[in-house]
Amino acid sequence: MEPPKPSLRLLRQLSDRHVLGVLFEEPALTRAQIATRAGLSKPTVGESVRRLTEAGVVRDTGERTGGRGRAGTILDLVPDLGVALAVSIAPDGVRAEAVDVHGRVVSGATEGLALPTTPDRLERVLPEVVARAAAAAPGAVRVAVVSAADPVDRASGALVHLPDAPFLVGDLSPVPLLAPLVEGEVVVDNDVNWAARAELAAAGPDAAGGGELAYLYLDRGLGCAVVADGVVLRGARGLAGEVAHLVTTGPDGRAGPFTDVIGALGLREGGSTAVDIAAVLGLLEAGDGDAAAAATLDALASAVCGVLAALVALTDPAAVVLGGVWGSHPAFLERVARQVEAMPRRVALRPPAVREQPALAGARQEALRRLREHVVTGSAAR
Amino acid sequence: MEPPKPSLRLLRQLSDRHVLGVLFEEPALTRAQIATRAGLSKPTVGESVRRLTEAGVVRDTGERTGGRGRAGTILDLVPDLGVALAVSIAPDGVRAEAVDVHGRVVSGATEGLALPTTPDRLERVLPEVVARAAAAAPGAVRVAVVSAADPVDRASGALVHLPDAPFLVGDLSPVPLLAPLVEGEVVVDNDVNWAARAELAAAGPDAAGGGELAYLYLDRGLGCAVVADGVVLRGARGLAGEVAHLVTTGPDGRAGPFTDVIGALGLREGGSTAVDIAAVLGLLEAGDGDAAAAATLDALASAVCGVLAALVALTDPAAVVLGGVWGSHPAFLERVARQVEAMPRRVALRPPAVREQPALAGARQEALRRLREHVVTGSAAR
DNA sequence: TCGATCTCGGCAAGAGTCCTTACTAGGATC
DNA sequence: GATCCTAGTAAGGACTCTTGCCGAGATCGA
Repeated sequence: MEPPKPSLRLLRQLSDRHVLGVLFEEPALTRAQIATRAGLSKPTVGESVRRLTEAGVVRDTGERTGGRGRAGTILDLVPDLGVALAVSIAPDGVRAEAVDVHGRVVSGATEGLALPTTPDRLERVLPEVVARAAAAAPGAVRVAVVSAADPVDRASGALVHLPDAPFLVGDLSPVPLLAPLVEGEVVVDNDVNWAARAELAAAGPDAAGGGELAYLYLDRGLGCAVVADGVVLRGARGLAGEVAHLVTTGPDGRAGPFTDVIGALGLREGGSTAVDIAAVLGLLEAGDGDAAAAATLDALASAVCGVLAALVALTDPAAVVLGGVWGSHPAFLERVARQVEAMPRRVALRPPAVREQPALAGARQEALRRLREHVVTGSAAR
Repeated sequence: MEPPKPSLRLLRQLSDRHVLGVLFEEPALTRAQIATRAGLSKPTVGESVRRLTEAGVVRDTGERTGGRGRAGTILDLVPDLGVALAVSIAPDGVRAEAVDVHGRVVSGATEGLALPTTPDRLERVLPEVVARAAAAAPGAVRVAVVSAADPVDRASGALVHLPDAPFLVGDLSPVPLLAPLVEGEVVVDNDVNWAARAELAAAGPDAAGGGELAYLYLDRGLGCAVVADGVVLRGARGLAGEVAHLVTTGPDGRAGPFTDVIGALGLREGGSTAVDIAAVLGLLEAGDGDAAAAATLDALASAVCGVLAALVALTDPAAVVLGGVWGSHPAFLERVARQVEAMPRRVALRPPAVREQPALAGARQEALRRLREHVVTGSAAR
């Protein structure tokens, strides 16, 4: 919050920052093009380019512009500025991707996992997959951004097991496992939080409702992300959005924790606390033709409505995105929407806009942002 | 989010900002003292002071320092930089205070209101009280920060009536009423949100748990504020924290909206949706000696626990502050704390640190912040 | 074919800012 | 009255941004 001290170094850094920012967006430009795009004068850009070239960040491609007028020298960023890794850890598999400063995915590696996953198997697979993606990428790995399908401790990045909640990925601490493979920081967050960030970016920077969004993820696990002013709420320990124990409406109108209600409806995987997706999808297939199925679905929907009531009451989102296999199922979404109509405070529901690996997409964004930040601070250091 | 363009004006502004910042904190200093406190060189401060004196913001007091060595000329801010108003609108009365750039309360005005308050009476009283405080203050009113004991629409600043919730202050739109009396902006927010900001400031900038806090206000009205990363959640419409319809545990373990549960316990003011404070306090007086009272209190506490469960699940605060007449009552707090022990996810509870007009205190802080920002941007404009 | 035009990159000048160093002025202390 | 100490200012150096100008090279049009 402290304003920076006035100094000439500050101006220099700002110039370099602008020039790099333009080159991130468009990989090959002349000095004059950079000047107009950045809104700076030509000499300023020329000086900045000289500094950045000396620092080994920018180079002369050797190419020249055609067209009228004097040929411009085309500049670009040196190709070995490094990459950032986006890693997704889900119970069914691990995927790692490397992005370069322009946001291009330059390598990737995947490894499927047989269910149930054991922690020690993951501890072997995770570094192996990440190492594969890193090896295939051109340049050093500056940062890694990890998405995990379990609650994440904000301070340590370790996965946390909450009582009565399924521990899908299991006892794992990605930070120490990946730190040897990464030059800089290893950032870990929950998959739903990443998905919400991807959703937010997909909505555009100035979408209606601003940055006020909630993302309720209903799959084998239950999760939720709250976006306020464009930022995902993390909470003191990083456990914001872990809705398993939220008190909601159960069968027969009795109050109980969300996870217990799902258990009481007989929708848990045998003996575990995970949601039995197959059972829920089965009910949705049966639909209104089967009275018992419809009743169970209504009970499930009203439990979800209790969660929505809490979301609306506490965070007042412009819209709630219903994600996850059964959460985003049209028949279920419609069922919930009907019940929302009867709630004293309604809220808009919609399915997710990002459907392909939303958590990985969110992690990729953040990886890119951090990689660029790394390059900027690294080259504008002194 | 865009970084500012590098320019010499930027440096100038930064210098002036630092100098003013120091003078806000300590009202009378010499150039040399400013230089050491701001971390700038003496000539830089000298130049900045020259500019600011020319702009009519800083002046030579005429006083000189004693002690050894050359006498220093003591500078201060000119006294007519204006004031900011902090206004509190509660059902029992309106209070307005003016603060100057140093954070001193320089004038105030109060007007009690007989219950029940009628909107048209408030529409007369509010501008009158504000005008009185403004008249008694030295200098023009730059901004006004208003606290209202009802939900506030984020876009318009108007008070909003939610179904089944008491409308304590009533249909009122402070912005158009006060705009004629104020040069700049009129900012309105809910009283609980202001109280939470005051609480946050009282905890110190780097308190344990960072800026993760929740403030549950239990009084005639029910309110809640969620602080994430030091910022109060407002929500899309500004209705974040309006917990009346949050689904919680009711009598006999049935699920229902918080406000309905209180109604079912017979704790509403006759015919209205407001909480009957006297009744609740009566129960708390009776205490454990009276079995029926104890049972009702336990039911009330478990309803509050449902709200806490939602708070913890969705926002994961480091601690929850229980405020309001009955919320902060030690006997009630202890009762809730006992039940929290049995919850799957516990949370620390504590009474508010700011007890004297917390909402007004929060509004005062913000009024000061905005006044200073106004002075800084105004004088460093060109 | 040849000149006009256009564009890019670089240079020079001018203005402005910060910092360091050094100096002056004025009072208190001895 | 000499000495010391401190505040404020002046001078010089180092830099940066901006404006304006010029030359180089290529295209376009007559």
